[in-house]
Amino acid sequence: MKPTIYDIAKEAGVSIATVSHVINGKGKISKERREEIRRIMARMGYKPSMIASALTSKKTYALGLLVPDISNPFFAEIARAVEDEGQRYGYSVFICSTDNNDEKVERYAALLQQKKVDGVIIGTGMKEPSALEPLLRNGVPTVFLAREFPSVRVPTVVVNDYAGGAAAAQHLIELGHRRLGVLAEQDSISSSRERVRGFRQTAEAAGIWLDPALIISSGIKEGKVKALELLQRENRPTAIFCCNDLLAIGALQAAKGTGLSIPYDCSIVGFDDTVLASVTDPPLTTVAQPIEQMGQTVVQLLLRHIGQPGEPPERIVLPPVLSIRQSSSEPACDKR
Amino acid sequence: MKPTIYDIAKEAGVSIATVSHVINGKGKISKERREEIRRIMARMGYKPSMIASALTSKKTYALGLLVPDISNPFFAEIARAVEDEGQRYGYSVFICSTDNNDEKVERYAALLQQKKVDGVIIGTGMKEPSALEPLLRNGVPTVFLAREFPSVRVPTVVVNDYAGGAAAAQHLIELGHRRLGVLAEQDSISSSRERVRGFRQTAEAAGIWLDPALIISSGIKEGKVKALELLQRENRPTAIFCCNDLLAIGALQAAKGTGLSIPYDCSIVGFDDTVLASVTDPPLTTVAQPIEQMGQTVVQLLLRHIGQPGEPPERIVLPPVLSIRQSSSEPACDKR
DNA sequence: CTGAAAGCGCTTACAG
DNA sequence: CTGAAAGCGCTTACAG
Repeated sequence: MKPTIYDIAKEAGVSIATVSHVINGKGKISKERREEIRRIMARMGYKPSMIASALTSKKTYALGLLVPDISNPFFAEIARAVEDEGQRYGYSVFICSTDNNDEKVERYAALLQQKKVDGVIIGTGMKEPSALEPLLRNGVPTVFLAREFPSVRVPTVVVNDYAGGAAAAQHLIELGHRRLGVLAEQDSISSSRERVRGFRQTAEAAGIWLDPALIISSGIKEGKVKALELLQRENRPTAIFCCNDLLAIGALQAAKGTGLSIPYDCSIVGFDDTVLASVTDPPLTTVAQPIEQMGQTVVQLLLRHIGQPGEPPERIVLPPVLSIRQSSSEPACDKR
Repeated sequence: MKPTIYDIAKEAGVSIATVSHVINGKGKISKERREEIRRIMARMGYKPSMIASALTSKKTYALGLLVPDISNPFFAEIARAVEDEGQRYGYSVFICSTDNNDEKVERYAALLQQKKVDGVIIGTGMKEPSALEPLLRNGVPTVFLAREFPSVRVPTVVVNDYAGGAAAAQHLIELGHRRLGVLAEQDSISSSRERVRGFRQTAEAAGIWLDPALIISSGIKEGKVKALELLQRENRPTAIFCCNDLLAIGALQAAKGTGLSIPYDCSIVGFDDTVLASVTDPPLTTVAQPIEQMGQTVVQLLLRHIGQPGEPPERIVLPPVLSIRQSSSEPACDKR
């Protein structure tokens, strides 16, 4: 059978406390004993059970990561960054795809609490933050990533979505666009609301009124259909700002489907700058989120929060950067 | 403090054994007692600690998923399927990105063993399967997904990579191509070897000799550079078969970079059919893997294996399907 | 520098 | 139908 700490202790002729001490580098053990015990552990292929140690020490070295969908490239890239940064500090991560569905959020929240994870990163939207109750009630250290619920006071890492939306508007306005459409995410998603707000205010500051009929919310699946609606308006927009790259791709496809040429007939700007943005036709102008930095920062923030739960929650804002490719140009230009 | 099973037992005036029984639906408990206890658990917000139960029952309800990179869309989609299917049976999944690096594989293998996961899915390549020793030596139920190591006898789910490579060759030959190039993955990846083998044998059966100079291995990062090498050969291929979509995209970009037009000047066929394939310019002809089915099947296989460890290892082969889009056409045709 | 002992929060024979 | 008790494999004061 697999050896336990008892087997090692017996083999070494010491108590399990001593073995535990050398495992954890605690207490004072004479150098010889320590190395002797190390050798025995290696020889017997002994690795301490993290389940047993978790039961006493209250540390599982596991984190939960809630995202809408791990197969969405943006969140897959976030997950990789979180995994790597967690790994640096000895933490593993459970993936939890919620589809932005409150029930799934709540189920995962309860599950992670039962699994006694050391902390949870919430990168998913939801209608009611009460879905997080199982976590918050039980004092599981929790941080938000790229999402905010002002009613919940937890540490947060966001990108400046407002500034991102503003940058998109600025770019389009400078190109000469005046009739602007928006393809937003569901209204329950705070980051999307902020992006639209930044876009709108910047447009209005430039004297451009956003026609409410040209602002449409859409789930990722219906992006193409919703974009089609926009493009078939009698007075269709000359540019569309999409709140994520997947929606922008839907718009790209809808445009091609109706025989429009991008950016000639309509400029399209996305958000996120996932791997997708560089492979589309044409490559997508998009507001880049600093994905790797977000993942690293949120893990560090969470670990700090685990270490000192009392502190007032930090809020870290990361800047987005407009990445200009070929899906945007002057309206009805002929630069093809 | 958070209630434990003792608090519930005390409140209900029963023993902890009885509470445990109602939690697990075991033993015979009178209906009234059971419901009384249920009510108390709900009222006190009690959820059993899975750490404590794991220590006795030996079931953690956690699985490990080793992939090269969770941010690679193919594996992200696999992960989602695995997560969902695991969830159906009460399992959570740890993500483990290995970069196909033996050291990382071994580190994760040891870690997952220490975390006492109930099973592990290996969807990553590696040079030496001995990197899996920490798992195999300790009898952690393990299955392979889309990878094979004949020397290791574990249950496996693969797609018929040979047939996939063959289908790609067939398609290109039927279009009239005679000078074929291949962009393969590292040689340590069995699935890639099989794809190339199927491609080559089908070509040879049609009397077409593959020039070894036109078969290049490439990591994902260098795909573009390696594709460029192919395209700059004096006698460049009229078609390139790429062993995954990411490589195909590299080839697409390399071709565009050198002023070639796809598929006019060169046809490109990928493998995987991730979300990427439908957004490229032109959309990618690619060999589709049944990703969702792969994820579901491998989880079921693993759970069966956990249930009856003694059985001889099953090997399940899923069929790929060629998905024809616009990156392939007759050589030097002018269908644009 | 080292060990005896209690305890983490459960499950599981076993006895009644 | 229900409970007393042992045990899972560790960590952690505490004593010496």
